[in-house]
Amino acid sequence: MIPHMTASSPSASRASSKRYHHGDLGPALLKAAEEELVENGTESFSLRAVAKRAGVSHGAPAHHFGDAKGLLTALAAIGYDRLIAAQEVRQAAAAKDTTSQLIAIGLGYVDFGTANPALFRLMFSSEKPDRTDEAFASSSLTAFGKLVDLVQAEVGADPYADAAAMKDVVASWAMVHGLADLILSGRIERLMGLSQRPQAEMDAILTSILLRPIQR
Amino acid sequence: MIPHMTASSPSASRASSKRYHHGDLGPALLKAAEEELVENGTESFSLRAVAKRAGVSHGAPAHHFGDAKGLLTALAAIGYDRLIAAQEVRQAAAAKDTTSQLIAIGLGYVDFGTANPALFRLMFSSEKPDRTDEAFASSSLTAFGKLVDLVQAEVGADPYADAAAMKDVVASWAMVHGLADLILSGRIERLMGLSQRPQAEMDAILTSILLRPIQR
DNA sequence: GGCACATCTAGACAGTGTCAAGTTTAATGC
DNA sequence: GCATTAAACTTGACACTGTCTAGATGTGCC
Repeated sequence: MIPHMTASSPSASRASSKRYHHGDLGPALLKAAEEELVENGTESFSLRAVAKRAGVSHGAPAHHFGDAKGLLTALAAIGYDRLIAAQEVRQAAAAKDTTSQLIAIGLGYVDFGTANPALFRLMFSSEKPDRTDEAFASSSLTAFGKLVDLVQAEVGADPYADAAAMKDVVASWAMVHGLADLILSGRIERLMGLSQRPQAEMDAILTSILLRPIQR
Repeated sequence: MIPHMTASSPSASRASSKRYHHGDLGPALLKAAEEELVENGTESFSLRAVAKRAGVSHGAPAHHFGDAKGLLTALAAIGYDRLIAAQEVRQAAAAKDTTSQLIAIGLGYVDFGTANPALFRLMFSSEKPDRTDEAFASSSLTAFGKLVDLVQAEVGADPYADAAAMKDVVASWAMVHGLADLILSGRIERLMGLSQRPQAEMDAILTSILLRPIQR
């Protein structure tokens, strides 16, 4: 036992002080990368700026993520986890019937997009993340699986076996994705002024739109 | 009259030979830029590579488009014109009733996206084009106007005056945009195998999906 | 306590966009 | 027809980028 060491684990000691070994650089780089993404957007993203923000040399990130693609892939995977979390918040607050749950994951999808536009762009409109990466593929499949399962429950057929059910999946996915994309790019704001409406009213509008792909 | 000059206008003479003055550099740069975009994607786009492809020095583009943003803005504006043209092809081939025409511009939207994925990404998922540019704004508004007009004819109310009609516009737009985005990013291919189906069957599937936002 | 290894720094390299200054050609005025 | 002005294009420089290499530094294991 080392007397003067109290509660911190040895590997995560003093992440903020200026030591040669950062101690927790991986997560720190991810945090810095997201901040850079939020401030400068996906397109003028700079790996060196991320390193500078984290207080390390420009070569440091390579040791944890290989290259810029690796870092952005890891960040995109985190984005999917955050998307799923946003959907689960909505699901918990919604009624338990299938339709309400289906709408809930749609509202969660939009919530995530508007709260994390830079991450949304990175995940869905960028070719930088490596889609064959294990963590990325796993998290994105989990998110997609939620949609498939709920559509299956809603229409009573397995989308992978029933073409009509798969069409329902695609229609639902396209609608929520298109809606989120148009909203967070600001193209709907001037048409409907969503941002100045109370949350409940906005939810009602989005709900009525999200219902359309699955109405018969 | 100059004897040895035949049919070519003085300003567009010999665009392909190696003269100091290219003669038609603006359009040539746009063509080269699109080729680069198709081959390398929006993200690793290089202005110097475009100049090299067009056979001019790296500083030449600045004289015609100011900076990289200017060139990509002009290219995106051309993209909108091409989108409108694709929609008009579908409209001409479709029945003249409002619903058929509405579906036609949706199919044209998807046609354009799958035929020009790089341009689609540039126009809708990039922050590089300057959306306040006159040509860009004009062409994009024309495209949007087609949708608004057809929805107005379909539901019998002016979307700018009737909130329900505007919701129909947004729903239709989100659906077609999301559908095109998912298709051209390859995320629907493994679910439905659209590419191996005959055109008519694919059109039927897309039509049934595009109908949903406006069905009552 | 010494040794292997992971972590991080620092310099170099080719490539990028943009700016300023110079060169070549076309257009204009007389 | 000729000089002058304007436009088109080249060239070199600058700060910046991502990645590679070699070297420095600290950590943990035996």
